[in-house]
Amino acid sequence: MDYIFDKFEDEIKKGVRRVFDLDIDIPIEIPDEERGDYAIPCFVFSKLLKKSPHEIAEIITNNIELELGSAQSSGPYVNFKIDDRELVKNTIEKCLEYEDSFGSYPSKDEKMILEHTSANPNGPLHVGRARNPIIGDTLARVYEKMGYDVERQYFVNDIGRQMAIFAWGSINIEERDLPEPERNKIDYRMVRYYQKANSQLEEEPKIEDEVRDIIHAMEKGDKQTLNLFKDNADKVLKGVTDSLKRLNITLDSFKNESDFVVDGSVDDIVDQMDKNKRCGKEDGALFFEKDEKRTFLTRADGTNLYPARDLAYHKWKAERAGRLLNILGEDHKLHGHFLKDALESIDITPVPDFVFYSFVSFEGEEMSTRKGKYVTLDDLMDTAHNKAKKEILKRRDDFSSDEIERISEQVGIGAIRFNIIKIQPEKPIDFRWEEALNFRGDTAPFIQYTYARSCGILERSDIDLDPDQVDMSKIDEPGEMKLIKTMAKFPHILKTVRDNNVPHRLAKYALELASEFNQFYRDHPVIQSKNKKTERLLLVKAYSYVLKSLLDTLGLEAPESM
RNA sequence: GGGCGUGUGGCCUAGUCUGGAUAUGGCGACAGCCUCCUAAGCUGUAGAACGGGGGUUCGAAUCCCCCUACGCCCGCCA
Repeated sequence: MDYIFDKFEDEIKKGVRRVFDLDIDIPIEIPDEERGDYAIPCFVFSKLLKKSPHEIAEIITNNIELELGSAQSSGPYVNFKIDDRELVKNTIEKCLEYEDSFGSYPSKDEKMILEHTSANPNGPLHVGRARNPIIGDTLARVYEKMGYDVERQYFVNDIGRQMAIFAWGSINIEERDLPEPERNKIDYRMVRYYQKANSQLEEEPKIEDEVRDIIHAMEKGDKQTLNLFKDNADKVLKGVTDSLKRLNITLDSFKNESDFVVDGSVDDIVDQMDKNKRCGKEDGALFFEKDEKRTFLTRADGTNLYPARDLAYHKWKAERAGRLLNILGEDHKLHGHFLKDALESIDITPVPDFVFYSFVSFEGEEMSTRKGKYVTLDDLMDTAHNKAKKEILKRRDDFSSDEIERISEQVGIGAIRFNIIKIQPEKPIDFRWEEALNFRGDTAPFIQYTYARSCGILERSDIDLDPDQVDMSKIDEPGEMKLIKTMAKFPHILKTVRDNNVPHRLAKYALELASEFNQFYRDHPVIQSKNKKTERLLLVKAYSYVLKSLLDTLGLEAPESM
């Protein structure tokens, strides 16, 4: 709690409560910047105290005791302004203390399992599916900054009908009967079996019987069948994780759905649910009921269904972490609610929180692995890389070819991550190439470019900065103060993102932070400054720490030149 | 039919949970800024009363009701 805005907000709330000796939530908001840093509208006090909002604003202004700033009434509002000197001092100090982990909070010593991606492992990731890992990974980084011990986990749906069709294909189809893979990558080679199996299934319905035999064998726990499923899943997953790694996303662990069948924990949870008063049976099939909505856990023949297996998985997770978060497509909303209700009904805590996101369409149509209609993540990454390279070559001729490749990758990949994360999850995205590859305006390259600019200044400076020798009281111009203030807001933004699971807010803030620097850059010479060179250099150094920390949190690389 | 979500300038988008002081930013358009730390930048102009209607309130993009368009869901699939 030692970031300046944390302290100031706390001081204002306590101060107002003390003025009126009230124990209520103080409404505090962030006004337009000319008015101040915080504002309290006094309308709510009006009824309680039987005074006009104007009067109350006056009383607060005249009686509140503040160390970090000042109060000024403005009609029915009290506006609070943080003290410039405190702001500069604290912010610069914190930047130098935390460096590029500015914004971090101390470890909470709490374990969290964040489940993301968990896509059926039957083919390469396409752009639609990529929204999940990008949201998941960004939130994982935010929670880590906030002090959680985060485990990023992929729940591998390695059993079920789709995987059975996949298995049938890998048994019955010869490689020589398949088209060339679109890429020499294992997930692309494997998806051909899945796609061909699906199209053969449509033409020859009798294959259905063979698929059913495979499903039965799987459900009976047949080792050989399960191993085949798992083997197919593992191969595809190898390709998928390679793609994700390129997006700067790594998973910490994988948990196979089949494990819960094999080790008997699904049976255990079914037994437990059987005794639950919210559960009932229909023709021998067990169901959970809430609000007249039934979710079946087993079939009439006693074999278990996905909800039961997911329940076993969540019980397993709950035993291992104090906080759970799942990133799921909006089609899983109902299932998410079922999970929560069912877990609560048997007193399993913690129950997971969810982020549901809308689908990404491609030119207005849904992407489908089965039908082969999609833009793969790999294709998008390659195209982004090439586009970035073209942009670099347009303006720089002093980079080595290695540097060009490295920066093209950093910029291209960043553009993809950012363009997806900047949109509120519940909003649908219609994927368009020009938009995905746009490098100007509200984009990652804009933010990265800003970082490179700040690095450029630091690199050119010839003096050794000794913070103790720098007179920070010289940092006082509006453009300088605005920059500092925006920097100081970062910890607050992280809190908001964590409290509401709204990763797009982080992206919006990043744009603001970058834009602020570019304005500063235009108006305030640093190296050529006559009397403020060291002070501004220190400011730029502090700034670059904040931006670096923010880029890290967004999973974006921070090129020092581009 | 029911449930959930979304609808903000030509296009994309923030703000909606916790109602407040002139509705955020970008793309595109138009007009400007590189003898000066990277113009992937910056400045300015035009452009929206926030899907429609009603209500609550001193005050509504934000809360409530109705309607409408679109998406998702409503399997002994996963």
